[in-house]
Amino acid sequence: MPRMVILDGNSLANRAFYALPPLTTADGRPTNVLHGFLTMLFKLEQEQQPDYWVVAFDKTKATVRIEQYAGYKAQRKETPEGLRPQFDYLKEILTEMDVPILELAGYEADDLIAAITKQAEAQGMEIQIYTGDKDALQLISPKTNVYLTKKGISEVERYDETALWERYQLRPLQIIDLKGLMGDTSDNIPGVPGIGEKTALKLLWEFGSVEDVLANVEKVSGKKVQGNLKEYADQAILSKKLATMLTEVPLEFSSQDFVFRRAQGVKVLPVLQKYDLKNVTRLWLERHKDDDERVTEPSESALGKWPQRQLSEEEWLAQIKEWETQKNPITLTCRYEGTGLQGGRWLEWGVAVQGETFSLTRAEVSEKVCQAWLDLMGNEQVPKTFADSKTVALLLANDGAELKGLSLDLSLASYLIQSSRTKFAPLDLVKEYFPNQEAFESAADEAGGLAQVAPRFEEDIHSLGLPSLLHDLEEPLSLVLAQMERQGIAVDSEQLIAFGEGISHTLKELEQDIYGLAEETFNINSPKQLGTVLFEKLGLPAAKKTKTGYSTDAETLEDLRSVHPIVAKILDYRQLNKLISTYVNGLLAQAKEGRIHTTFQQTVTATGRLSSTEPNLQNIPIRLEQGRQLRKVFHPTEPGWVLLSADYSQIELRILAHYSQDPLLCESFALGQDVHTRTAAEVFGISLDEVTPDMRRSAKAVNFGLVYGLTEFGLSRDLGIPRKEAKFYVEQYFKRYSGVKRYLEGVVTQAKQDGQVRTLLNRLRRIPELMHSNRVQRQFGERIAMNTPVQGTAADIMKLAMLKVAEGIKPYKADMLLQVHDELLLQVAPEDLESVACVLKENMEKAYSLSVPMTVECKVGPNWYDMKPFHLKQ
DNA sequence: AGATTCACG
DNA sequence: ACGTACGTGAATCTT
Repeated sequence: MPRMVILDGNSLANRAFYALPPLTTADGRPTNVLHGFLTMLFKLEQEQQPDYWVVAFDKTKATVRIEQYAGYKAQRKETPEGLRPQFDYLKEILTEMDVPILELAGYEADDLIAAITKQAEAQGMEIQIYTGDKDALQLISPKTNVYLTKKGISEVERYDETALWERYQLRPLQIIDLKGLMGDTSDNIPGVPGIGEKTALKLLWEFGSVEDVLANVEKVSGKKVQGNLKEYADQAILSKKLATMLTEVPLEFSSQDFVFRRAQGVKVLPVLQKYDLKNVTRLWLERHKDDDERVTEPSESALGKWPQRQLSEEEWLAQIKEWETQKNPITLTCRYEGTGLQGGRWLEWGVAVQGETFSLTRAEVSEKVCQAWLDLMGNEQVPKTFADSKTVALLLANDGAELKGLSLDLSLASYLIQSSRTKFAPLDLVKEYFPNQEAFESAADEAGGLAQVAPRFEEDIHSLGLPSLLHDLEEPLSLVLAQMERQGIAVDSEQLIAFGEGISHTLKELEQDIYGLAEETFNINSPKQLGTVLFEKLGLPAAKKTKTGYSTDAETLEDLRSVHPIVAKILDYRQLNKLISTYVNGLLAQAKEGRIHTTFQQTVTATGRLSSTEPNLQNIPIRLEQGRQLRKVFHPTEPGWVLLSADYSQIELRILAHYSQDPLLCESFALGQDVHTRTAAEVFGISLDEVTPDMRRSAKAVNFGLVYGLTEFGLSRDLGIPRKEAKFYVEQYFKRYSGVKRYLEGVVTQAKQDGQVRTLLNRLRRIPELMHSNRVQRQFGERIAMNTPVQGTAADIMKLAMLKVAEGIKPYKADMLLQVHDELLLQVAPEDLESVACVLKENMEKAYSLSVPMTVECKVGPNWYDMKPFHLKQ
């Protein structure tokens, strides 16, 4: 007898979701259902060897049953946030595996299962139903068995007529009567109040069915039960109707639709890898190790290789002209020489256009072809796709050429889709959609590969609502960043050396003093040796510990200052040593021809901020005077020009005000008040002029902490006050600023539902930590959820401002040099200072309109240290 | 490669 | 009873 296996997709997915720990992919997409379901599926396939099989899913938009009883499922819980997306993933995988899926608008899996069962029985099949839902027991017949999941998901219990009788002493159809009487909270079937499973069973054993019970209601023992049965007779009948699985589904299926087919192993691997399903992949490979790859149908998920054409000198010129006229999108990769980008030189271009690829090698073509090529790169009308447009822009700039017509940057696209990604080389980008792809042999192949994934990236960008963020913000910004990097900032190496020599001198003295006080020489830079000296030899009280031993960080040492004179020396040593090694030596090593060119990373941070490397010019000392002096070595590159800086005042708190619409916070900014003083007044319940500097300091720390996801611990540590006091501040704050509290709670709730948060410009960050079983991890996720929209929106706004400023200063003698998160640094010719400062301030303040005003403060000076406030004339 | 420390917003 | 403020990069020591 042919055997058909029917799986209740919804029920099993639900069981898997609750039975398994919250597993996720590396980027945080939930996958526990996939593991559970597929493991069970493999086991079942092996043990039962079905001839036919199918997985049924709900398509619940408008259920037939809703018309019958308005309350039906009305109270059913929303699908949990971690489960919902997994249905789509699961269907995607099942489709790849050639496992038939059945769903029908307006019907639940239950009803489809009942209908298929009936038809399969008529065709003389043996039927096995796999589900976690006891409702299905009503379908049991001599030909049909039901397999109910026991704890977990891959363990099942088989029910045939005999087993059902042994368990409940009921016949299959009486399951409907059972539900009619006892109801089902999960399906919101009401049943009869006061009747649970035990009473219902007793009644059915005695009378047989709901109708029989009601007909003989006077004979029912128990006053209360009898009363309820009388009162809720209609409800009992209705409940029975609701519990009945519909077999009347307007769908004819041929058994051919459900034939068991064994998908070829390799075809399924990419999708399993896409969801990081390591165990499932292992199981799959085990089962399919004998598959013959040679007979595998050409897989949709393998990257095709586009043919490469070799062009002669004349053909190149003609081809480039053709591309200029046709304006078809072209995809490019670039091989280049040189470390980094300063002076880097392109060697070869891989080109993919319309299903063909080309390779243009500098050494093999004439100067004329090169020039034609550079013109093509500068042709705004020809749309171009790159893996990394900033690098390309810099390489072209080194040839005196410009990059125009940038239509898609795949690294930026990939970053916006998945900000946690770390690798953006062309091969990594291709592997995103074709995990099996091997290294490309040529630049041409590489371009061909990129051209084939480009549409996939665009689809994902589109479906996540990111096209504008990508095309209108990040992509144009990459070209602005390229200009800034290329421009560089001037540093006076001799001044830097002199600065270092002064410090070195003090450092040597400190070193000797420390050795003297310790009565031995040791490596002060080694936390391990330092810990031994301080806490063992000198017997100082050890407060904190790290994973590996004593903690010797500044915070710990600060508390020991008064205990031993060596401590202060060590703190000084550390500070100066940092200046020497990271800044003096670090910057000297990077200075070329009097300039430093940082690299702005646009695809690194989780929040959308930029970062700066080799060297990092976003963390040049400023807080302590000694370090701040270092800023004197940063000058304009042009003689006579000045540095002009502009920084956003309280941008993150303003964004918090905008998001939360808290009346007090909004008012504070609308009135142009000092926000920390106002906060202090609110928290301490006093007037603005009664606020002491210490109160303001506390309020400032609260405001600071808010943006990070305020904790009592963090605040108490920051202010050096007891937890209790910190708790008081937090409570008082949220009492007064209840809108902020409501907003922050709302963000976390929403984030838990979506598994992600977004900024004002729609930038997305997934937060897998929110679903961790570990409480500490989860709370971390909650703080990320509170911080990211604020920090990320600030980053969005600054990026927007940079685009406008870059455009606005074009008529003037001015260059943008650096961005330090909420500050821009420019160099300007003195005659254009007033105009440029105006452009700068205006564009930053009006970059994006919030419900509170944005203010920007400008400073000007001959170097990055001596910056004085600059006020516009009007 | 990972941990520690410290510079910035 | 836990173990915490958010986001980075560089230098250094240790394994």
